[in-house]
This record gives sequence, structure tokens and C-alpha cells, in this order.
Amino acid sequence: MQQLMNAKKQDRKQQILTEAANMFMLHGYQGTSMRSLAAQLGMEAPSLYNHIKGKQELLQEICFGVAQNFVNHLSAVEQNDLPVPQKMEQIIRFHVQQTQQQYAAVYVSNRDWKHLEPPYLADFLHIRRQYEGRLASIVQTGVQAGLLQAVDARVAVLALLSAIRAVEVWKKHPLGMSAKSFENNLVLLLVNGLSVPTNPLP
Amino acid sequence: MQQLMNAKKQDRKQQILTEAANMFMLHGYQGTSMRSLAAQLGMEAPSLYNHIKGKQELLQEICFGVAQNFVNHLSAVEQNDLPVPQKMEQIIRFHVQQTQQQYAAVYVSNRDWKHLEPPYLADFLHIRRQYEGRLASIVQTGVQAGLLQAVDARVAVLALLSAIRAVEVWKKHPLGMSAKSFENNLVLLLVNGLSVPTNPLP
DNA sequence: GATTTATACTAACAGTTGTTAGTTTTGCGC
DNA sequence: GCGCAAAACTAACAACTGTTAGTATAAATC
Repeated sequence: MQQLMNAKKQDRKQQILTEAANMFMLHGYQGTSMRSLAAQLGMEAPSLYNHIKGKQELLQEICFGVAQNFVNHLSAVEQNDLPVPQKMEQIIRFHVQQTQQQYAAVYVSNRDWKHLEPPYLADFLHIRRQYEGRLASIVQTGVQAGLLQAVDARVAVLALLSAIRAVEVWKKHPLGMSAKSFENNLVLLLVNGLSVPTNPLP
Repeated sequence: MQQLMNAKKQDRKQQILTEAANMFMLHGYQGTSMRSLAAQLGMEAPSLYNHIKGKQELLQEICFGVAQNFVNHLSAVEQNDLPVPQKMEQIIRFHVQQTQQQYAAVYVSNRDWKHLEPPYLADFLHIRRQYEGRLASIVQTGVQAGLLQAVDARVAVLALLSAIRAVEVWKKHPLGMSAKSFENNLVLLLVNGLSVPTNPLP
């Protein structure tokens, strides 16, 4: 019955991982001690080491787990054959939804990846740069097809990814607005811009 | 000659503050020890306490200094009588320029304000909420005048402020693009949006 | 040049950190 | 109920934390 044991062990590990994400989000990676994490789980710090190798492993699993989700989704978008603006909207909406549904993990991945130790730090940066590059390629395609504004693709990607982090702020102070409504407002702003067009096309 | 002494003392304190901002940026507030900060300044940790009250004071001066700059500029923009879209562009450009010129301080203020201790944390949040509220008022005015997209003003403010943080990423990897060019691209994207308008107005 | 003040230093404190070693308890298969 | 492994515990380590006390040195004022 080894798979049963593994299932249980994985359960406990998942429990630790979830609470770690939560505490890293609240107090930062460096601001979370193994003792306070253990206390939150109703156990002593050394007991954690029956399930994980160390504090770094927690951060690594959080960061690379989140990254994998985004890369997988991007691959799916690349392979469908929607027009570029719709692809971009899909990606924006996926980011917003992931942030809402996996708040703690996404938040920590966005903020605390800098505390990954070598060589994981380099690996993570590599994944992120690749992701941004593939995203920029999509934007570039749209610009060349005249479907997107003539903006530098790499700047657009950085700005979009940063803008989406507004979800993190909203999540803490929802302003009495539903998640879907917030998402729609954000998409509207990022896709159509702040200003009403003053020079309508012929 | 008290003002001379004060000038010199202030010089040394400013030196410490600048290096603190730099190290907080690189390693975070919690990841920077008083010993490593002192070492970077060629001195021993206890000597720092001849110039400052403690580590917290460093973070406070950085965060509130940056906040004051933005509040002051916003007051100036509120009092001029440009149309709302131009006001928004002014504000966006000021944020971008401040981030470029005071990189470390702005970066730390954006990321490490959470480590301010009470009651300074509450004070800082109050300033930020007021700032966002005044910004949202400007946006709301523009929406009602039909000059801006019919987007929720508070969402727009959060998204804009988040998007501007793309400068922080760009600053570390300039992509062979000038600061001004990056600024122009960002303004274009945020004001006009990603997509080319498909339904031109009559 | 003497005196005072500002600023550096060394030594040390009390507390916290991630982690290991060694031991006891828990819970499941037989 | 027995044996065994998983998972909890206690004790402790070496290193590091922000900060204070007390002292020496450098610089400015008289």
C-alpha cells in the first residue's frame, strides 16, 4: 500500500506548502521563520523536515509551480488560431484569474523569486525571460498585421504584466466590485486604452 | 558655526540613507543587516547610531520622502487647468521619471513599505490611499466629460500605477532603448491602449 | 595648545535564525 | 497485540540580528 502512504505524505506536504505560500505572502520569505510556519500548522519546526528538505524547497515549489501554469497556458494560446488581439485578451484574463484563484502563490512568485538560491534563481529568470519573449512575439505579430498599436512589443509586454499585478492590490481591497467586473474593467483599459480616440479612422 | 556642523552631519546621514536605499533595493529591508550596510560604507555597525536612531528610521525616511514627492507633484497638476487626458499624461510621465532618477528609493518605497512599523505603516497607507483617491477623482472627471473611456476610475488608477512599475524592470534590463523612448512607448500604450480602434467614431 | 564635541571604535547583550541529532510517540499492516 | 516505519518531539548548534555601553580618536572651537 505504498501509494496510500505517498498520498498521505503528499497531503501533509501540500498542507505545509499552502501555509508557507500564505505566510510568505503576508510577511515575505525572509520575514517568515520555520518556527512561525510550524506554529501556524500546529507543530514544531524540526518536524517540518520530515516532509521537506528546507526552507528553500518551499519557495522553489511555489515559484516554479506558478511559472509552469503560465507557460502551459501560453503554449495553448500559441497553438490556437484566434486573431492576436483575442489571444492577448485570453492571456490577460488568464493572468487575472490565476492571481485571483491562487492568490498567495502568484503573489509570492511575483515578489519573492529574488530569494531563490543559485542555480534556481537563474533557472527561474530563464523561464521568465522566455515567457516574456514568446509573449512579445505574439504582440509583434499583431503590430505587423496592423491589429495592434505601433508600440514596442517588449515594452508592451512589461507594461501589461505589471498592470495585471493591480489584481494583487484589488484582491486585498475589493472596493465592492466583483472579480469578473474588475477583470472586465482591466481588460477594457489595457486593450482600448485610457483615452477616447480623438482621431477616428476613415 | 552650528549650521556648518549640521551640514556635515546631514551630509553623512544622506550618504547612509543613499546606501541604505541601494542595499534595501538589492536585498530587501529584511535582507539588509546593519553590519552589511556599515561595511558598504566602510565603517562598523554601531557607528551608524551616531547618525540615525535605528534601522526603521532609514526605511521611514525613504518611504515618506518618495511619497512626499508624488503628493507635491499631484497638487501642482490638480491646480493647473489642462484637459484631463493631458493631466494624466503628466502624472504618468512624472512617475516614470521619478522611478528613473530615484530608482532605489522609489523601488524600496514600492516594495518594502510593508515593513514600516506602527504607527508609520498606517500613516503611509493613509497617504497612499489619499493619493489614489485624488487620482481617481481626476479620472472620474475625465470619464464624465467624455474624454476618457467609461472605465471604473479606481480600477484605472490601480492599473496605471501598477503598469508604471514596468519601469523598475526596464531599468535593470534597458533592452537597448533610451529612457525617453521607453517613457513614450509606455504613455502611448497606457493612453491609447494595445489595440487599434476597430469601430471609428462618426 | 587646551578643551570640548562629534564620530569612530571594541565588546557584548539578548534574541532569533535554519538546521541537525537523537529520542519518543503515533498509526497502520499483519 | 506486535513490529515497523512515519512523523512528531526535545535539545542543541553555530551563526547572525538590532542595539547599547563604554572608550578611544579625530576635528572643531576657544
